[in-house]
Amino acid sequence: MPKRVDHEERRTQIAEALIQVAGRRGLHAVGMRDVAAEAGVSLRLVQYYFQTKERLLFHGVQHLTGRFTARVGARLAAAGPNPGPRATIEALLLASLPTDEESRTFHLLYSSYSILSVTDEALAAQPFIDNPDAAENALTELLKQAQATGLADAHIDADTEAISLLAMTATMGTSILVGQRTPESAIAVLHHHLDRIFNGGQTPLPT
Amino acid sequence: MPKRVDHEERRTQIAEALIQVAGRRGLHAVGMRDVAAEAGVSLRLVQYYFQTKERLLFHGVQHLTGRFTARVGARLAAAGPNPGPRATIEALLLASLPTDEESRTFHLLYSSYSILSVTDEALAAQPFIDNPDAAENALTELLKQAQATGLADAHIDADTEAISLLAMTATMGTSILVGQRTPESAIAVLHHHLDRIFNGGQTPLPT
DNA sequence: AACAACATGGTACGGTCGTATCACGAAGAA
DNA sequence: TTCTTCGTGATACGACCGTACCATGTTGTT
Repeated sequence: MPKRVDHEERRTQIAEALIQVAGRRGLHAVGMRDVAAEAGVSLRLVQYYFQTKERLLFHGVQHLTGRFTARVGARLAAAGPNPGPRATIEALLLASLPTDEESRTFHLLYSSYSILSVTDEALAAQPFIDNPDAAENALTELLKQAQATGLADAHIDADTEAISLLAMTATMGTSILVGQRTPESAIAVLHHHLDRIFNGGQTPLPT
Repeated sequence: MPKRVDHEERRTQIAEALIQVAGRRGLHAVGMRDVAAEAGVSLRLVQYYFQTKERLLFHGVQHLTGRFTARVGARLAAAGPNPGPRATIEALLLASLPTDEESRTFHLLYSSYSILSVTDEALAAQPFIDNPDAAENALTELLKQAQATGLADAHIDADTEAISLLAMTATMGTSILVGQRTPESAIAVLHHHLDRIFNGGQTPLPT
């Protein structure tokens, strides 16, 4: 075997270039030549490591998912060694809001992929489609755990609230992206609901 | 003046063709030739009535907004002559969920336009961008009105709840679109929150 | 030293897209 | 009737895009 270069490393480099340019100009406007230029390699190289654009996009979404997961993990680690359920949930939700350049790119590309997958069946068969379910389940578990330890209102429906929190976070993230809302107002709304869900396990039903 | 044909009617016809094909194959995949074929006219005609693709897209989003507004109005009218605030709010929210082909197209194209407007400053300057604010204000007013008449819990924050309901509806709409969620489950979540907000004006704060 | 497998560059091809150009029929105005 | 303006068609142009092809180093193996 000749020159031996780390293929995975190069693929990662190119995938990151894809993410960069897509985050800047939009996923619909990205071409293989743009990716090549952004990565500082020739068009041929992009073809060599990803044979087709479709494959490049597939790898792009996988890489993006990985980066995002790592980022959420870092946020959780930054929340302290043993955070309570509420702190954990807050970290999860706030990490999804587009507050800096990286999370802005995350949100934009996730949304783009989602919308694209509605009419592109090839993308719809991709793995990241079940990722939201994972987040939903994790949130539900955290809420139930908080209820069991008396930190959260025992009368709320954990599953419904988990869905609601994630749904609100997603839309408000897009609102931030298009400039309709500030991150602060989005955080305020989330805090409002967390205040409603947490703390008051001590107010029983009147009935 | 010669042949005189109703320009506005033709523009509407072409705009509807745009909506049709975009809803079927995705906004990113629509070309002027596709629109022409769908409308049953020649490419030249599309050029004639809309000089450029950008202008065609502009008109498309305006037309879509109008159609959607009319649809919501019809839903409200169908809710009876003098519906209560809750019925009105339910009609507003449920009309936004992609439950049939028309609302599915609405939701898909609105989402596509929103995402596109993040990286396309020409689209970002379009009028439909402040439409969500109108819905938000209307919802807030309905909630406050319900509070004033004792139909809704006096302790909730009308503005925050309005934002939340709309945000949840939007994300769950997209979830329905991509097949992650059923319309029924989305409606259940909305009902859950409406049940929380309405009815119980009679439980005062324990403090 | 020679060869084979790999990595990389340059460039060309076919297709499509938005736009522009040329041409012609049709109908009210003079 | 003649003319001007409007509506419509067909087609061409230039650009770009994804992909394919050909060539050439480069390096480990025999």
